[in-house]
Amino acid sequence: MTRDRRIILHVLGEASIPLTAEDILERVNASQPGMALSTVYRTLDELISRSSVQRTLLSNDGHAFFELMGSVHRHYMVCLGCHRMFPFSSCPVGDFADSAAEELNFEVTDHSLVLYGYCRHCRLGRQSQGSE
Amino acid sequence: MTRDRRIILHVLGEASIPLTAEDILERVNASQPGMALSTVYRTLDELISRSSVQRTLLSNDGHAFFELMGSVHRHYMVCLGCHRMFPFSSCPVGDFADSAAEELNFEVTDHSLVLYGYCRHCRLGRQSQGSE
DNA sequence: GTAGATGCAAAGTCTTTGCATGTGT
DNA sequence: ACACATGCAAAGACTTTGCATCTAC
Repeated sequence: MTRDRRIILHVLGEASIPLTAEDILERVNASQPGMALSTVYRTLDELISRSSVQRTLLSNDGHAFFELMGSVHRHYMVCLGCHRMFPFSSCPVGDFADSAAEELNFEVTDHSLVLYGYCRHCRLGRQSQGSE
Repeated sequence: MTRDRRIILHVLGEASIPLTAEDILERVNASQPGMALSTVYRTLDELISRSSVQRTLLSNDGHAFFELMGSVHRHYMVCLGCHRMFPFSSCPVGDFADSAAEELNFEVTDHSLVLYGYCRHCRLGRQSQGSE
């Protein structure tokens, strides 16, 4: 409905990986300077409540990440060197979750899976230098 | 080495699930009143750097959870109703991670898996009341 | 006596909220 | 005009840091 909501959805649509609120603000301001960070958060809340956007759980470092509510089920590998995120769509959790949950009489509605490690580029750096 | 470090390790050892810093302080003060929250955080940092303790990634609600560095590989189901955590030790990620990572030339060193849903008790509440 | 540990309070970071101003119908 | 959206600044929640005191060797 509103202009800002449209802009933020567009930014999230362009991104292939989850963004932080600051990331979003930065990209919005690149084309439409002037938006406040609080507007980003408020709009994200709105979009989350409409199930257009979801927060994703990617690190414990205090940042929240946001992405369009997935048409496709995806997970990410997060590089501990450069902190880039690499999406992948295969997922071993589905059936497993159901059977693991059954033992506890638990009803699983969702899950989060993140692989941590080093991307191709950062592996090279680590091999040749021994440290970052 | 220090008394507080020993106490905190003991508290974490008694707990079967990850605790927040506040949880830890509460339990410490039950037997040894007077510890400050900053001491809990400082001691946890110390223990983490020694790989005795790890932060675990369980929710995006601002709290960090801490647990003893696992001798056993474990994951958790987190109840969205009562927020209790239920550990389970089976894991479908190991081999999967390696093959998924290979495509991207990524080196996986760790992973996080959390199942969200409703525990046995909260399922009953939801069925009979329609809401919590 | 020196190095490290601790309590308290202040500072930091990310996020949320209050309030007055703006915008669109 | 009225409802809703927005910028700015202040408030909040969790965590970290500074500093003076205290402990232990």
